[in-house]
Amino acid sequence: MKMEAAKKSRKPLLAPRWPILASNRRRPGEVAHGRAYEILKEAVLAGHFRPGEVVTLRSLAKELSVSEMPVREALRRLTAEGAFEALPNRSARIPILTRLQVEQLLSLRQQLEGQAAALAARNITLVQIEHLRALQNGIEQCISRSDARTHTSLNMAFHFEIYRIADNPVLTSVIQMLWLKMAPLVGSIVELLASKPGTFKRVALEHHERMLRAFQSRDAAAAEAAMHEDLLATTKITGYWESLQLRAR
Amino acid sequence: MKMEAAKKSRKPLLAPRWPILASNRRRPGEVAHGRAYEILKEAVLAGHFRPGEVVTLRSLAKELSVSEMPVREALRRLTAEGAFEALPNRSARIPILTRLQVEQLLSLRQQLEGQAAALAARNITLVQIEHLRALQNGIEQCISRSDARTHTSLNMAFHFEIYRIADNPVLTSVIQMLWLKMAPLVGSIVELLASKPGTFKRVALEHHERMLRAFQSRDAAAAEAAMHEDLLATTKITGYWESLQLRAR
DNA sequence: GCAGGTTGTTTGTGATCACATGCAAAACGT
DNA sequence: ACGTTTTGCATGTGATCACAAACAACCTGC
Repeated sequence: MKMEAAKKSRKPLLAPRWPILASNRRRPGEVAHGRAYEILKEAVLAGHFRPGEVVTLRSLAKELSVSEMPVREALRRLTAEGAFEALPNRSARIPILTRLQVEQLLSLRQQLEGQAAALAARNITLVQIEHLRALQNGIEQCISRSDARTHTSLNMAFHFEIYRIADNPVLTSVIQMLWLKMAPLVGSIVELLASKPGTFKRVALEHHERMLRAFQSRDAAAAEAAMHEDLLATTKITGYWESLQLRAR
Repeated sequence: MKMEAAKKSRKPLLAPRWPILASNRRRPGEVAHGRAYEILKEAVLAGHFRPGEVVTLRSLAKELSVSEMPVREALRRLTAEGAFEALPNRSARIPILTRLQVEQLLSLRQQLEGQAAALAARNITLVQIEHLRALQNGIEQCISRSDARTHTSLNMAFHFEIYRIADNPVLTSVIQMLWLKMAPLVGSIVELLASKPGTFKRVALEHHERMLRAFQSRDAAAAEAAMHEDLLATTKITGYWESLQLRAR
């Protein structure tokens, strides 16, 4: 009942966490907890949360303009998928990944996303290649104007378009879970890409180009190899970021 | 306000779904939705639900002697992990797997559990081999007395002990999700094993023996191959079960 | 000064209720 | 009789509230 002005000690976010809260009204046939899930998942995958950041039901409910019940269910679901982790305190936070965990995650991703790329190479059609090419052009433009955030977003779209083409729902759902588990790193990667323009970006472009060529020639093995290389680049980036972290201490 | 006696039209379950509802009282530091999750997961993995069976919050809450709130959260979590699926009606049911889905699941399981076996072969200690040997002896006894249910349970314990030894939490969590997604088949497999004694059991034993020998000689490749064979046997069983299904029409 | 207890606040949890939706059986009109 | 409408029930959803656990700040007593 005392201090009222000093209570607003919210951390300054890297970016508006929920862009427009698109079309604030609930469309028919939609449920609030489903909306909360989508919005939170989007925010997590975009790296809008910092590793170790704890979220509370009441604050999220207030920010999303719903009661805490839908938030509770969305958070439970995202925790099951690895986007958050349950603390012994019973609250939820963004996981702080260890070096070992990141290595295990990337190793699995190489294996599974490589296979998805191989499957996609067998199924892909010309219009789908065109679509991927358009996304890749968008990524190049992001590099030109140093838009690390959109770059990351389009890169994700590029990858998931491939997994959609692979047409293996089981495989895709596992891959999606691995992306959610890696999400705590996204924010740092975006910052790194923004601060070191051109260092890592060209190699990522190169791997996507190799993948597109493999798709055009329906070469499953080459597509798999290109995907492996692309994720190896991610491994290098996270390794470099870790050395930055160490240097910062 | 009318019929009271005729309301109890509950289906006769294959077996008591929640064994003893072990120690009905809640231990300190435990939460109700966590307990509901564990109990439901156990029941699903044991095959106590039929494919396509829909569950309602109120009935589950009544059976578990809690309010529907913890059940809601447990169900949301299990749905995220693939043990249940969300219907457009917004209710939850046990998934009805298609042939294609089963093939994709088993293919992934071969890949991932094979890798887990290879990892375990590098880490395993003598006492852990002894532990696996004890589980295997238990499985043999189950075959002698035609106890298909315990056999299935011990088989799961055997496999998950290997994944624990592999010491790769990320890999293990993905594998656990795949087991949950395959759970709808477990009931049918148990019935099949019980009705056809000795047909498939010996081959499963054989693969476990091969795996144990590979562990003793720390042969990662051999362990991986044995795991592949073991899951290939599962593939054959489900294929045989499907032909039974078709014949029954 | 400092260990240990106390109090107040924050936050997750579980129960209950009002409401909307979906579904199915009954009622109705043709 | 048959297709359509209505009614009633079953069920998921979301909001609100009381409570307990966890945490932090404060206070007390040595």
